[in-house]
Amino acid sequence: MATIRDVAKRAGVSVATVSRLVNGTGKVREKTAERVNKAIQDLNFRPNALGRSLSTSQTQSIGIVIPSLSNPVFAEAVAGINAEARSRGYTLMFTSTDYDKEEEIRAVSSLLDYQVDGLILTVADPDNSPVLDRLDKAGIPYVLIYNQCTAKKRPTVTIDNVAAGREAADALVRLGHVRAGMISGRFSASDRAAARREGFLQSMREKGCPEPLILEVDYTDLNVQNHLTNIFNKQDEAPTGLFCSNDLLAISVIGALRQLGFQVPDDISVIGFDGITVGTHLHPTLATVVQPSREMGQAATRLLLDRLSGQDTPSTVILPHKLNLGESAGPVCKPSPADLQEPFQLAHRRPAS
Amino acid sequence: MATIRDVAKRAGVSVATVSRLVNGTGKVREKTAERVNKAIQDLNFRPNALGRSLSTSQTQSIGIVIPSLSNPVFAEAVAGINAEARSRGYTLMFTSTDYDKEEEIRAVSSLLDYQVDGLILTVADPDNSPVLDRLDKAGIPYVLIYNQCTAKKRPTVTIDNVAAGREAADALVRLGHVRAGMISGRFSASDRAAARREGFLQSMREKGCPEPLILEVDYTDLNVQNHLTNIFNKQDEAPTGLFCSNDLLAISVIGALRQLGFQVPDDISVIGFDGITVGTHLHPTLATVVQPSREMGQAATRLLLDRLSGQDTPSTVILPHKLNLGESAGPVCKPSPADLQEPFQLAHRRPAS
DNA sequence: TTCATATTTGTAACCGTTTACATTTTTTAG
DNA sequence: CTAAAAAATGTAAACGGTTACAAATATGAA
Repeated sequence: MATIRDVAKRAGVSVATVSRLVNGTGKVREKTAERVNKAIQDLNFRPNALGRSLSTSQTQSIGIVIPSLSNPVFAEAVAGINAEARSRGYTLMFTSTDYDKEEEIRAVSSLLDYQVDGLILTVADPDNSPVLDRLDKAGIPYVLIYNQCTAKKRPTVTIDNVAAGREAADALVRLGHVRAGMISGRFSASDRAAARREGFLQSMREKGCPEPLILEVDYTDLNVQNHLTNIFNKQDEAPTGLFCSNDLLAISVIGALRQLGFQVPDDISVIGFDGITVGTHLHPTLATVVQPSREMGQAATRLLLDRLSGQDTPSTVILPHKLNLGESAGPVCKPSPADLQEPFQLAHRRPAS
Repeated sequence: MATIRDVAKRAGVSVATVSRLVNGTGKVREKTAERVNKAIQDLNFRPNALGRSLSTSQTQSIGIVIPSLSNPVFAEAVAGINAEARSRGYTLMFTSTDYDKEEEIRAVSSLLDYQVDGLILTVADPDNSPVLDRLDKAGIPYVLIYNQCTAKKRPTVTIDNVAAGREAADALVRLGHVRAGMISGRFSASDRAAARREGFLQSMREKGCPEPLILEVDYTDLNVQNHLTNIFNKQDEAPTGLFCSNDLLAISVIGALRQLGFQVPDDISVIGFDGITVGTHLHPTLATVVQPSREMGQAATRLLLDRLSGQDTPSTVILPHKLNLGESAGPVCKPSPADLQEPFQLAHRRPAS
């Protein structure tokens, strides 16, 4: 690879001149510019970003830390980040943590070693995060995405998860599901899930509904089925509507319910969260709270890059969400008198397949 | 941020000693090591990767160039790359190109500016790619993923797309769909789709089936519907089975068919390609050719990193695929005599909803 | 103790840029 | 044509590491 010195030598000028020409900083005479440009062409010179960064202490790169790419929500956000960053001349360093807190630390450390100019991240617990504390202390600009801080004030792009949780509850109740439940991944690994629960519970309680059952499942174990079996054993307390903390989970739950012989939405309604694209292709289509993931990625990038360029920016951006009442949520089905006679027996139902 | 010189000064040693200790190259006396380690702790020193890379001309980073993260296939592959790279101490620089050839060039150039040690990419046309030619000429190690070169020999991790295309055909014919068609994104933007068509056509012809209809749609326009309308207008030549070049497309097609009043698989069978997770959650579940995307990402990374560490590695890795006969493909439904009387009229059918 | 040898440490150049400042060249005015 | 001002270019020191080689120190044997 040709270096700036090679170019300088070939053009018969100093490296300073080449640098000035390449970066458009300082003027160089038409005549010289031609010679230098020729040399650049001939040698196929492209400035080494490492050298440049070392000198300017700017890398024009940003680090991304998210839990997983297997969840389309995050993939879509990264797509948005990529689009925006690219259009502004920034490059992306990427890591996913698999929802592992230790890995969060390692990831950020590594990205900092590479001197990224800033970070966009989704962490497990933003209110209590050594990683973020460290970034604050070191003065490294960052923007959270999806996260929702309550205690500390941290730059974030998100939606109003509490309000969204309320709306999910409202929707269920409006359809007659006063007896509703929520199924979620570990709240300790997802502040946003916790916020959604918060809103969900608030609204259910305000409406005087029976205390909703809350089920926390490990994100890795996909056998939601056992849990569901337990829930639907106590038949008169069993919920008729379920709010799931994310779409992937909702899809699993619907599958599990089907296995257990329940029809969605005829027997049980399910509302998810995220608005991943496939939801609209499912059958029944997935009722869900839609987050504008791609836009969130873009907004976070804009926020970060604006901040990097010295502008002072809003610390928090709340983007609008939207309840999308797909077919997986329907009106509660009044049990016929006959059904009431003979109490529901799970064991008698044949699994769908 | 503390530099190695700060540490050296504080520990009363030279930078060389610190460097040797940090990297475990060369020995340093127990006594000194303690002092230096103390200084490192006190100053919270972490070596600046830029300086190191500039000096060693190794960045311990690899560049990724893929068409899009919105397609779970690629997202999953990147997840695999991330896992493997992380475990080997490499960092990822990421770009997606939105299926744009110009963008491919820009992306690779940018990554090379950052001196990535190697690249993993999926390009539009690997047999005829200026980008890859350039990498070859410059001697930059890279591994293709998903791509399938026919003309040139290039390091690749993929599946046998031709064989897979054949199997799709075989499966359709076995179900009685002698009249079958293939729907694909632009072949010019997807060598792998072309390979799948190749196999598909081969097998159909060998079996003496009527020449399958091949439909190429723009990836961006999602109104597959118009195209399908046209196809199913000529009713006696209309296919009873459709092979789609990828799952996302298959899902669109199924949706469009439903809009047009067709039942899948009762009226028409659909087979996709990729094996994205959601396919198994659809209803009917998606028949598809499953690629081990995550493993492909891992394998590509292993290949690349092994090559970087000087081992000589196989140039091409073909991973096993698997035909997953989901519910969207079923036996062909013989038209009843009554149906034959009255020719099929698209206009008379009511859209499902 | 002394010298040869082995071990540990230090010095300084280098990786590829940028940039303050010095120097040279060109332009302009008188 | 000359001097001053303006414009263009060059020199050299950073940036933060690594590493060949030189120098110093420790070790061991005689």
